[in-house]
Amino acid sequence: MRCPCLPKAAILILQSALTKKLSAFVSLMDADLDTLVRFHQRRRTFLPGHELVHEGETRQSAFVLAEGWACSFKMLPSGERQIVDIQVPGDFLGLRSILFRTSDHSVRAVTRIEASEVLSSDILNAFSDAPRLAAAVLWAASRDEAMVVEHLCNLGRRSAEERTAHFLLELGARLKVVGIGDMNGFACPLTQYHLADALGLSAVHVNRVLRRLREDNLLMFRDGHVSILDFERLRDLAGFDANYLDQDGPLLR
Amino acid sequence: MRCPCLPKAAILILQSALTKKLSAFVSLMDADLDTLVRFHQRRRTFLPGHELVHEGETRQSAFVLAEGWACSFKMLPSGERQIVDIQVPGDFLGLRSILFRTSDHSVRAVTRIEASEVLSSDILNAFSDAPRLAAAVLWAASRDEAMVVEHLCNLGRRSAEERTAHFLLELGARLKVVGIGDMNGFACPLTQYHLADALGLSAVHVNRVLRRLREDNLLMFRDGHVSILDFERLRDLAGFDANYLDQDGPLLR
DNA sequence: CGGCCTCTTGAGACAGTTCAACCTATGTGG
DNA sequence: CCACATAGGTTGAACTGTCTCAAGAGGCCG
Repeated sequence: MRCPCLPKAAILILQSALTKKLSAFVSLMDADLDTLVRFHQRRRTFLPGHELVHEGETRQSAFVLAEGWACSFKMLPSGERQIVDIQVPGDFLGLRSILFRTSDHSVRAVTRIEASEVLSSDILNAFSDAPRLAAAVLWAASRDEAMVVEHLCNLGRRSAEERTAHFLLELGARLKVVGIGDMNGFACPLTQYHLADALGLSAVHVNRVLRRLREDNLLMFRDGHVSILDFERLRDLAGFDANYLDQDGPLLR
Repeated sequence: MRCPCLPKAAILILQSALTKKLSAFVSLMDADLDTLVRFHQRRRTFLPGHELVHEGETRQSAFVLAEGWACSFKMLPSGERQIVDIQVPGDFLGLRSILFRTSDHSVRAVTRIEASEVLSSDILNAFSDAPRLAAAVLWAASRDEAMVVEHLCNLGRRSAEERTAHFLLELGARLKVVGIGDMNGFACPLTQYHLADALGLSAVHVNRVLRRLREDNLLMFRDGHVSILDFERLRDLAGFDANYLDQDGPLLR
């Protein structure tokens, strides 16, 4: 794919989840790939539960998630938590908070994760140095927002079963783009409490919903693994239309 | 503020809602203001109910709303509607869909509106011609996303009354920035059906909730006007913290 | 005048919550 | 190696917030 004189680390980055994901939008050129390599300096490891971005604090960094899962959430005055989205490899963490004085949400590691810190200057420089990459980053941000919008529809207008099915189908589709999991399922480190906070349900009810989906031979959520047993029926139940993920082949060639 | 030899139309734009809103983030320079004037060419009028952006269609334009109210929404397979956000003067319409092949949502005029069509090239050129303005546009986009995230929390974790109160307080805060309405209330062309579709409730229940808020002397929603009767108690009830609107004075001077 | 849209209220149904108990696996300190 | 604690998951029973269906009232417009 590229000249073999590149350092090994750079070669790895060319296979990174972020590269895979952005390639679903633009065909990246050499200048873009060089900039991507720069994005992956400052690599860090965080333990499960570590909070990378804090709601209400200023000057937060953004990260690119390379390995592991994270979740972004808000705490309400009542002490309840609303998970806004789950992040998987290739996703940005805290991208929106770069332009804000104070971050409007928190991000926490679900598993042990590896993430590269991205400075706002990295992103801003990309606009002049690697405009195609910059467009791809804006596309990724738009896609994140489209997912939040879809989650909004989930909470506002779908029943508990539809929601749960929709959420897991979306997760499966996102993981496939970065080469994790397939049509039959994926490894999933989330607990039923995570699902509850993402879906606006109680953990008890999530448990019952998962049981029903299992008994109907639609889907199994068990032992850290999601098995899609009947994709078509599940898709119809959830009203899942992957269009909003906008990932069917590069737009800019 | 500026040289008096500018055409009258340009002067008007300097007082436009968009300018007011962006000024809450950056102090705009001459180059920025010139670009803003360019944003306001191609002005159009639309009647109530007109759909400016269509979900699932390609090559959609974006608009800047100058007068009147609009709403962005998604239709679900079941035929139900989820309103994602309400747009008031100064807001962008369909900004996110510029980078997408197909728009992931629709936008419809609530009242008769005036809006200026903005081409994606206008925005992209701004990155080189008026970088401060470009930053302000990105800030506005981030703020829109922060609002969607807050709506998500609303639907996921707040009761019907908290939601309704929160939604109307947010609307009031946004309108104040662009010089419409004040602490005591604002003119509001939304129907209870709009509220229902925005809040994920049935119209019948919205009606009951509004009645209770009125009986508790908290808020009146009546005859196209919202009156805030007791801001403090309302804010406490809703758990409303305007931080996510990030609008307390210019950041970049 | 009739038709439509918005708002209002009541009664009954149901989806999802809360509380409480119990189970299993995993980890920890004595 | 046992005693205990903790985290995640499972199930039942009672409760409640919100929905659905139904009916009617007022305003506006062709």
